[in-house]
Amino acid sequence: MKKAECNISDAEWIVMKVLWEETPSPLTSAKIVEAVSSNKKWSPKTIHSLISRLVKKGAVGVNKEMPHYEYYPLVDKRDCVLEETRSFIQKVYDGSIHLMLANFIKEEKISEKEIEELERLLNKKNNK
Amino acid sequence: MKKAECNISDAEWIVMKVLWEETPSPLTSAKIVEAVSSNKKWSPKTIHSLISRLVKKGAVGVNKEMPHYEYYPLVDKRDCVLEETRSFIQKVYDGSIHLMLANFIKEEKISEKEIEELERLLNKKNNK
DNA sequence: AACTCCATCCTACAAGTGTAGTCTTTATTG
DNA sequence: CAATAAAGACTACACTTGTAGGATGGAGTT
Repeated sequence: MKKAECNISDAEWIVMKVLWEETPSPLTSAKIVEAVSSNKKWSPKTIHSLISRLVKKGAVGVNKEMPHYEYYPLVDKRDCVLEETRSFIQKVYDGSIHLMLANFIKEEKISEKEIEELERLLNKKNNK
Repeated sequence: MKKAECNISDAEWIVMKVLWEETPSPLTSAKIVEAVSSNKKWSPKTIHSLISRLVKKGAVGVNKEMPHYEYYPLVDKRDCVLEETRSFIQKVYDGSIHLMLANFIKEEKISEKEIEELERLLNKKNNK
């Protein structure tokens, strides 16, 4: 998986998520269309366009050995999530995670229960 | 402040933040250019363009009574932050705040200390 | 083999964005 | 007041994005 910047648009993310999560990994476009269609009612043409763009961008690779091409992610999901997160926090919260969390609490986006659960997560991690 | 959707691009956000945060409120374009320039080395022309677009979009209002127009926000920062946040979480975390926070912890974006501080914030809120 | 369907490749096209430049008018300064 | 600078209105222009459509050729079905 490349480390490269993943400039993935909103619509493209939906396709990438299929590639990242669906198994088995190399997927034919038919499979991708099928998976995407359960969330989005796009024309298959549209989905094909998105796949092509992702290939051109270098975010998706193609195995052309098969009668029907097989596609697989070339960029790491984790990297893309981090990048997306960083740019969101930068844009809205001037880069401060802290500000964001504080705002979440103020907006009651995070309940006390949620915080407790997060602590459990934290502890599980620390004690592992 | 209107409730309307704020379709504000990345570059436009920088201008909006100035309008939301700078005092006194109605600002001349010169003031906006000055404030923005401390963060971004854009041509003043570029900043003027952004202001105009924001006005056209209805996100910024203009007082034309003055020799030099004065600009002020028409959309509420809170609304825009919420909208931006919602769309980010939707795109990356399938709409799950929980997933996002869990991921933050996994990525060590949130330390235990941070969680404790969040709890303090929470308590302060609950006991107020 | 003939036909039909879908995959690939290419093309389309309007809206939104980043990033200014031109032209006209108005304000400021020597 | 004349000149210079800056403000506002309009224009520019390439790139990205959402959302497909057309042409071509192989794959599977009768």
